[in-house]
Amino acid sequence: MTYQANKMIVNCDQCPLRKKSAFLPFKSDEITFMNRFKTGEMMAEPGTQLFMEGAKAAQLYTALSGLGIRYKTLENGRRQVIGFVMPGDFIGLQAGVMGEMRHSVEATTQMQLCVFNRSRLYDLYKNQPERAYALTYLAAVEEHFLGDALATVGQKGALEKIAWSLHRFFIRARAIGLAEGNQCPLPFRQQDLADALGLSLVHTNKTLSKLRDAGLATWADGRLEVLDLEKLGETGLVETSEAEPRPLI
Amino acid sequence: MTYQANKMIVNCDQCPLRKKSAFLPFKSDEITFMNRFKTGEMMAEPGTQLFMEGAKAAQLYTALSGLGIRYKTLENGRRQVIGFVMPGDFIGLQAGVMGEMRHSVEATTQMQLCVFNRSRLYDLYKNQPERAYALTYLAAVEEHFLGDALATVGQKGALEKIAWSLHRFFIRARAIGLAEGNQCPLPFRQQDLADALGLSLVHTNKTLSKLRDAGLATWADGRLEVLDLEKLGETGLVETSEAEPRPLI
DNA sequence: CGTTATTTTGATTTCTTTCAATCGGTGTGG
DNA sequence: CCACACCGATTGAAAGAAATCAAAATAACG
Repeated sequence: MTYQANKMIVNCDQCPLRKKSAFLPFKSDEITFMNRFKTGEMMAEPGTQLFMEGAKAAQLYTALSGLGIRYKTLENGRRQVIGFVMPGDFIGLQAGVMGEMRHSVEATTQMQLCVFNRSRLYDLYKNQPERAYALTYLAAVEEHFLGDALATVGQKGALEKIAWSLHRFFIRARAIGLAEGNQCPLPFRQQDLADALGLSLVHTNKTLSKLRDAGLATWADGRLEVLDLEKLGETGLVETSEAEPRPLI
Repeated sequence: MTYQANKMIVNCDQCPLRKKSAFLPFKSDEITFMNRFKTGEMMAEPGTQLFMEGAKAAQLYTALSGLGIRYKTLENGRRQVIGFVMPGDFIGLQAGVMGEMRHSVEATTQMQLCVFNRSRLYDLYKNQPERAYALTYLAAVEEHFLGDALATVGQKGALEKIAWSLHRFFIRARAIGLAEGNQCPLPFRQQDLADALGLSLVHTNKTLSKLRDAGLATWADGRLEVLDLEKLGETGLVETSEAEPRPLI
């Protein structure tokens, strides 16, 4: 394996755990370590279960491309969508440190993934403090998103919930270069959004059409078009002061 | 400062970031480092704002004793309680890595806290991988709790929400030795619980009395008494397979 | 003991769900 | 090419859960 190949593995362009500056030299032991930690890359087809709730997992991932969904299934048969997986996200932190995931993760579209050995995660902390810190950053961002989602699901009305979720998704998508103009892909079903917001499918549908009639945003054929971003944010009670944490990518 | 004093600071009994084995020797540079990282300990009186949503923070904490509350205030004036702070919790991860907290933290009772320098957090990653890893573990547990809370707020009915929250609090309290028999302190207002679960105060009150009438649990005078833990869990749709992550304490 | 905060209760209104049914697109097999 | 089944989106009507409004009862406090 050539040095170039090593460098690719250690530092693949879109991995949130990559080395920040592409120009930093790699020490040879660092390359050796990362080659052991990073197993390789893989493609996941739509519908693939990356993690099953409650199951042990030996592999961790970072998403390089494609979209996925995190969710929990309850004993009453209902489903809570915890969030959407986007490029740059780390998947499997819970499995990494707690042994098993407390929610499932599924690929919605085809996804390109970086694969890591769970068993070597602690070694990362011993040998790669910069990457360990980056991982903690991702965890903190995730915590922030979850807090926002909780506040939305708990305290907002249906129209506000929908507006908030579309606004948030668009902002995130744009931040990682997924948007073209005022459009971005949104390859989920209305049922997924309903389950994310604690609304019924029917009410979600009706509320989406209100948003469309109001000229704020339309969502059809897996694409989201934002016609009035500012008003959409207002409707969704998005905190104006909110400095969206920049994705690590 | 004597060696004993140093040892106390590096390894105070209840801090989740303490060294696991009390018998491990400390290297002198480790003591030096921890003395710089850990500023000291402090008492917070009831009502003290430990963190303000959106504000920069120079200090991070671990809770040693007492109870607190995490919450977000929305633009529509409503409040979402994100969770309750219990001994062993780390407070301020977001401030540590993202610069500012996205929710507020307030002491409900008097709280004893370990105080750390935010500016030295990254040094912790470079010099104390064991503690850095412990911190990530705490973050993963927090993420797990938030996911559970989201699923509860999003997908359960009022009775289930209340039962779930009381069950969960009791289990956590018992795990850290806060319970005496089937009782534990619960020094919050009904309004706090309502804001945590996305219910109105009135409805929360009525639902609590249902739970009381059903003989599952009573909550009065700041104390929670669990009369039928198992049935309470069932009512709250608590996942039976759920291996509660052990607190680090 | 008066004042304030919290809990409790009842009546009414609003929002959301559930139920039921239609419509459009997609894929399959005859 | 068409009948058929299937899935997601859409719409209307009825039922239900929880919020809001209003007020009384308790408890906490200086």
